[in-house]
Amino acid sequence: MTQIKTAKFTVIKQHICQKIESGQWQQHDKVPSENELAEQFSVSRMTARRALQELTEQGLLIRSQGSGTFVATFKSQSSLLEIRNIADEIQERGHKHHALQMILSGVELNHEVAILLGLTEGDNAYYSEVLHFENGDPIQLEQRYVNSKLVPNYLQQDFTIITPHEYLSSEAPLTEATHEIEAVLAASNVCQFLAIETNTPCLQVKRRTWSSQGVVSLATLTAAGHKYRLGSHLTFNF
Amino acid sequence: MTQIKTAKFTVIKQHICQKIESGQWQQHDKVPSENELAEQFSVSRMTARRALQELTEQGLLIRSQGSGTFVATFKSQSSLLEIRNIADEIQERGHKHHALQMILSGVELNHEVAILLGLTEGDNAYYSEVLHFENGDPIQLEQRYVNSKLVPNYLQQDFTIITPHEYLSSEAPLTEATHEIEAVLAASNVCQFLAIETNTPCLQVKRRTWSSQGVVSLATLTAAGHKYRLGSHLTFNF
DNA sequence: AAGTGGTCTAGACCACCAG
DNA sequence: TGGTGGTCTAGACCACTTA
Repeated sequence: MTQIKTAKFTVIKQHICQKIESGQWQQHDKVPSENELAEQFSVSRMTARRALQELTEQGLLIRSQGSGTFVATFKSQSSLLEIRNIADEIQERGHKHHALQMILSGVELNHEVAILLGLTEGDNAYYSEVLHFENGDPIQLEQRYVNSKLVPNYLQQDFTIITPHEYLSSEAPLTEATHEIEAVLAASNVCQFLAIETNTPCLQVKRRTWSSQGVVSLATLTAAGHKYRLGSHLTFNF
Repeated sequence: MTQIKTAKFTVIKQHICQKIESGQWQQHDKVPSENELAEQFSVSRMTARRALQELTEQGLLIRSQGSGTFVATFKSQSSLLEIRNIADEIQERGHKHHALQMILSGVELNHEVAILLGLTEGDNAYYSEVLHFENGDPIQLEQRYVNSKLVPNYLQQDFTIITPHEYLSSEAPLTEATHEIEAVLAASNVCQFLAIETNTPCLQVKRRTWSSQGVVSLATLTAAGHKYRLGSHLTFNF
C-alpha cells in the first residue's frame, strides 16, 4: 500500500476551497492573512503564502498588497473553460455523432511526449486515433497518448461506442488540464481524414489532462477551420 | 525620476527567455538547475526556483523531478481565461511592444455590426485598426468597433502609447466578454500587415466586451498561426 | 503606525532519476 | 550515490493600504 502524502499547502488550499464552496466565505469576503493561516495550520508563512498564491492564480482569490486577500467572483464558463465530450456537444446541436477508430495500440514514447506525460523516454504508453463525425461529416481528428500506468485497460475499449474522453473521465477523474490552441495547416493525411483541401487552415487544440495521480493523457484535436469554432463566455461580476 | 526595481526572479526569467529566443537553448535542451542559476545570479535557490517555476507554468519550460528542466516549444502565448493587455503580455516575455495606428475614425454601422453592438443600422460608431509588434515583428492586427455612446472620447486617444484595451478598461470597466476562435486564411491586406504569406493559417479571435452600460466594443484579433498561440489552464478543485 | 502582501535568504529533508 | 526538483522553515526587509 502506497500512502501518498498530501503537501501542507494542498491541505490549506483544500480548506479554503471548502469554505468558499460551502458558502461560508462569500464573494469579496476577506480571507485570513498569510500570518493567520500560518499560525492556524502551524506552518511557516511561506507555506501559507503558497496556498493563497496558487488559488489566486487559479482565479479563486484576489490579492491586494496592503489590504488583504479576498474571495473572487464567480465565474467564467464556456466550452473552452470546461472539457466537454464532443459526442455530447454534437448531440446538443441536435446532430448525430459517430466515430471511427483508426489506431489503438501500444507505443514507445519519444523524449518530448514522455516528458509531457511525466514518463521517461522509451517507456511504453498507449496511442489512439479516433475520427469524429457530425451527421456523417468528419469534423475532428483526435490523436491521443495515454499513460498506461494510470489507465491500464485503455486498449480493451471500443471507441466507436464510448469516446476516449468519456472513458478516461470514468477511470481517472480530471483534476487539471491545459490547452494550447494554434492555427495550422494540417498534414496531408490529416486533411484526407477530415475531407478538406491541403491548404485549409485548421484549429489545433493540444490538451494535457491530469488526475490526482499525475498526467493522464495528451491529446491533439484537429478540426477544419471552416467547420469548427471554439467559444468562451466570461463574466466579471464585481 | 521613478526608478522601478526589477525583482531578481524576473531578471532570471528574462535571461532564460532571451537564451531560448535567441536559439542558444534549443527545444528540449537542458537548462541550468536551480542550484546553478542560484550561484550564477548570486541569489538563493528559492529565488532561482521561482523563475523556473513561473516559466514552467507559462509553458516555456518542462520540469521533471530527478532529471532536470528542459526547454519546451517556444511560441507567443496568451491566456484565454482572462482578457489580457497584449502590451503587458509581451513585456512579461521580456520583449518590446509597440503599435501602429492604421485607422481611427468614425464609421456608419452596417446591419451585422450594429446588432452585435446593440445599436441600429446606420448609427455612428468608432472604428480603429491597430497593428501590434513584438520586438519589431508584427504579431497581431486588432480591428475594433467601439460604441461611441459609451466611450465618447475614443477618437482623441493615441493608440501608439496606450492600447485600446487599456483605454477601454479605464473608461468602461469590463463586466462580461465572449470569444469566438477560428482558424482562417486572412485577407491579403491583413497578410501584408502581418508580413506573412497569403496562405498562412491565422488564429482569429472575435471578442465582444460589455460594461455595465452595455456592449462596449467588438474586436477582431488576427495573428499568424506560426507566431501566436492561445493557452488556458483549468483546475477542478470543486 | 499597524497590518498586509511581495520579495528574498540560507539553510533543511525528501523523492526521484541517473550513471 | 550524487544531482535534481519538491517541500518547508524561520527569519528578514520592503512597499503599500488603511486607520
